[in-house]
Amino acid sequence: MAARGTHGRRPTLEEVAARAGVGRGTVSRVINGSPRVSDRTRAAVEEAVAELGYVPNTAARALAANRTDSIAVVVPEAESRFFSEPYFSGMVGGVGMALAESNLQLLLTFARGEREQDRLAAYLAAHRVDGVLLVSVHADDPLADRLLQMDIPTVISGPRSADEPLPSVDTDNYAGARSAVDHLLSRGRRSVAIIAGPLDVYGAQRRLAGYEDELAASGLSYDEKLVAYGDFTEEGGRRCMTELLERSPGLDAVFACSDLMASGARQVLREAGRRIPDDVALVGFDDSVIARHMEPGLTSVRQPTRDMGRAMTGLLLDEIALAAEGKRSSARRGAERHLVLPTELVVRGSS
Amino acid sequence: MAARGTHGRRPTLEEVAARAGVGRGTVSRVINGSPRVSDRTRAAVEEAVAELGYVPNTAARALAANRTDSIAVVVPEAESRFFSEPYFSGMVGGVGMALAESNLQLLLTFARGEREQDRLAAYLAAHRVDGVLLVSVHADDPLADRLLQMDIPTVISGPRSADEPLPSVDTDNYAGARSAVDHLLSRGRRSVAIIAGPLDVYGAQRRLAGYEDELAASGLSYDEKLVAYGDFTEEGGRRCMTELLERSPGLDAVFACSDLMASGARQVLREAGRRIPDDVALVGFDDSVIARHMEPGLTSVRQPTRDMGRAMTGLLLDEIALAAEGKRSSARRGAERHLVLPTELVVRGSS
DNA sequence: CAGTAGGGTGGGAGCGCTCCCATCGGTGAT
DNA sequence: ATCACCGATGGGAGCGCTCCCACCCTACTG
Repeated sequence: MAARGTHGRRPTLEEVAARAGVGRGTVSRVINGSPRVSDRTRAAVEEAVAELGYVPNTAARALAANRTDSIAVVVPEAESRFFSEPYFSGMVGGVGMALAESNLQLLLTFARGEREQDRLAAYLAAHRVDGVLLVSVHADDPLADRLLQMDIPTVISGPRSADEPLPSVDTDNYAGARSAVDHLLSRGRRSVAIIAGPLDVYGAQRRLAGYEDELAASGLSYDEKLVAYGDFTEEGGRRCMTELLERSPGLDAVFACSDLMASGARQVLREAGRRIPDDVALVGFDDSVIARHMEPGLTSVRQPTRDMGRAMTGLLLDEIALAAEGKRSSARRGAERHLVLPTELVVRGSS
Repeated sequence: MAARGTHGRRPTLEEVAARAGVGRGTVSRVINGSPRVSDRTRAAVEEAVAELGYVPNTAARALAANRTDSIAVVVPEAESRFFSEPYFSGMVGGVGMALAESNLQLLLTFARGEREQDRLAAYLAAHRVDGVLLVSVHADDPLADRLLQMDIPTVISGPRSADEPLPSVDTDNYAGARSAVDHLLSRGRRSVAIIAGPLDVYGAQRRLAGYEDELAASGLSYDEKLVAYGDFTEEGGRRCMTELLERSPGLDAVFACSDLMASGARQVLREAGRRIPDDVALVGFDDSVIARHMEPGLTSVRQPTRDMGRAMTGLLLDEIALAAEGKRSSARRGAERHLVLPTELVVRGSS
């Protein structure tokens, strides 16, 4: 438990006011950039602020103004996954970038497990942030609904379903998957397997749908022997690849819905004596560090994670402003509350 | 800019007190776990808290108590590096773990560039955290000294020099380097090159020292043609390896002071037609994702990053407690303020 | 020249909590 | 029975800020 801080007392508004020979209200106006202050007064105050090295006490401000000037990025995952996936890092980078222009602070929070989630919910309820960015959400995630219910401005990084009530930003998983499959087909592959993600993640559903539709568009029939369901982990990729080789030994291409799963698949393919890309072409999703360092380089679908982070931040700031005016965000038109950003196929040696 | 929050008003201490038929002070005591409350009263208060769904307002608490119950992890790096290195993820994981037992919140902050650092310093000065964990510090980092000067409890993740004034936690870079070199020598290598890190990082100095001493201990003389200085990046590793091959074409082993540099070195070795490990053995430092996915797997010196994070948190909590009592931390004995944790060599196919 | 806008300003009233002092019984000692 | 004492409790006094109302003075208007 923390105790009383003792780093030397800092000057208060009152002291600045005294020094500048004005009232508290005036100093507050200057600090907050109100236009209703004469230039002379403003200059005097600014000088006093500089001389005293005044920095507003945020706790006092938060208490009086009922806002915190900070937003939280909530990751309902263990940190390990968070750090191993470039998806998150790009996202957080984009958020940071977007925030740099405002004077909001970024708070990064993890919530692995139920107990942690409760703690976090209490924390958020304690009114410590103005808004929340929820990243990587599963369909049955209770936190999203709790936030919605508590009426805390929130944006999520991928809709949980087609009719997501919360504003969201997502990549075009469907088109990304189609481009990957199209690429494989255009390379002459005819038996394209997929290692799908867990279907309680909406984005995983969309990728699978893209795979199916692209095959259909090319006149190839959907063969469920070519479909395996992983969990986005390397181990899952290994398991799926083993299954697929057993069921469809004749496959000549694999589209793994995450780079980590692709990496697992690669190991199994190697052990089975299949050469990449000669015997089997491999494509991943995410374009992570792993993709670049794999042997051979892994062709992968890149998501514009930085832009996503930035877009989410923009939406959230809107939400917060709306909340301030007392309007519920549901008053807004749906379309502009759900952004979908394009993907890009990065071709490397594996296909 | 954020605006006034409007999520429905939450109950206050006063309301809980009224409901429980007691005074404000008593409720406060219960909330904060003071022993000076009778069991009957405590039960009544707890019931009222539950019924009203009371959650203390942290801003008010921070203002009144002059503490925030949160600490910041400050990373003076761009996020990209932060996320690509497992060093950080383990660290943050350890901190999170240590914090789970207390009721402190974790704040993650980046400060790339001077302007950001100023902003951050102001933020910290605004008294928004009880303490700071400074990760990855260069010798000339101004932030560390500023924190010291502002008298804000701080712990850093690697001393900047041998007489670091701030409490610190570090890995045994020296011993780690020695174990890497010892391993190479025991495998019969006789011409071991090193790709060192930037010498303004204390840890990089220690690794170089370990390399030199281990060679000396084995009766091998130090040959400066076998030493190149990188910057911990992949590109730097490439450059260094190129240099080394030019200067010492006969080398049969390379100790790279980071996995990323090892990866760069590997590329150059490949292009030069040297087989790993047959012609040249390669060892890295960090044991990152890259090490596991390299072809062949990279032998690497692992740091106990999780434990480091935990240890740093422990030291910081002590610091905060001391500050609360008004004592300066310098009053403590030096030894227990500088922890050094052991490394472990993970052997893979590259050596 | 009185009358009326305003822009500019000062400062009271909180925001919800912690701290601490005063108070109130009850207990054991004298 | 009297008194000192202690645990349990109530509530005043802020913490440093924002909000907002009242006020002042200058600059027009009619």
